[in-house]
Amino acid sequence: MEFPGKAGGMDPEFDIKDVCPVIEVIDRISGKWSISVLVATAHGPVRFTELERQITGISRRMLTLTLRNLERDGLLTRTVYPTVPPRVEYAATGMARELYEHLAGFTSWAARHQGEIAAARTAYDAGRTAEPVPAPG
Amino acid sequence: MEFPGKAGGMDPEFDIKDVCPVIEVIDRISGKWSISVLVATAHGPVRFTELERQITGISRRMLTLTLRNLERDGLLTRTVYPTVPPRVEYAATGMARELYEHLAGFTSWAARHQGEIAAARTAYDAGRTAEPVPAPG
DNA sequence: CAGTATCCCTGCGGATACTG
DNA sequence: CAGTATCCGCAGGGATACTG
Repeated sequence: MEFPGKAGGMDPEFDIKDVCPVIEVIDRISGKWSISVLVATAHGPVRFTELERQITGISRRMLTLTLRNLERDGLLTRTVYPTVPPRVEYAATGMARELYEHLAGFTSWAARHQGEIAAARTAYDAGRTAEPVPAPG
Repeated sequence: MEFPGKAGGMDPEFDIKDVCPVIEVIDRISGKWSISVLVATAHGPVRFTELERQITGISRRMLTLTLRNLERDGLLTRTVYPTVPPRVEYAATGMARELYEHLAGFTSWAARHQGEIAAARTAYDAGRTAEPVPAPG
């Protein structure tokens, strides 16, 4: 997604560059389908068509692109069996499964706060439409 | 980013919906500037212009949009002091700081594996350009 | 100071026909 | 089966002039 390289450093209390690696990670999983593919391959080798079926709504093109990107980053292995018809299997690497574990932390965060977030949204949206007219007369 | 709603469920060993909340989280921080803003506001109230200076490269428009989105999700509070000239301060909520903590896990992951990732990329890219000609003569 | 409004442009992602 | 090639639409994001 091409994030900013740095962001000033006038506050000695924290260095934004400490957080920069996160951006790299987000970059890697920010694609619309990356997480789904990561999840689908985390439990063992999966074939292309199986992924296509399992990940509802993904197009052939995007599946390929997502697969290639993850492979390039070393998160996926691609194994070709030179049979006919061809057989290709994708599997998450150890690194990817580690990443996958970290996702659990976010899942719990989301679960804990989803009500709060929904409420915040409702409140925000309500404020946006109602405030313009505080005193009609 | 509008992610897919679900993705099949033929494998009883895992349910992809367990991971769906992650997508919600990613959605919230997947913007190009969200993380930078989150980081910049995590340590206390910050003013608009200060953010603009601190986050190198961000445009006025994107800063505003990012701020509004985070505020809408309840991750940021916006406090207006009706002085002249106006003074507005943004601060991360508890929920946001919790999220911020989780980022640390990813940071360590990225730090541990950045060499491995770089190597994987180099290898992948090298393979892409060299393979077409395995035996010149 | 703290935004909003406007214009433009790039690249992600969707659909699908074609191929080794 | 497992892709690649091609075309296209749209939303995210950049730049900047204007305003309460």
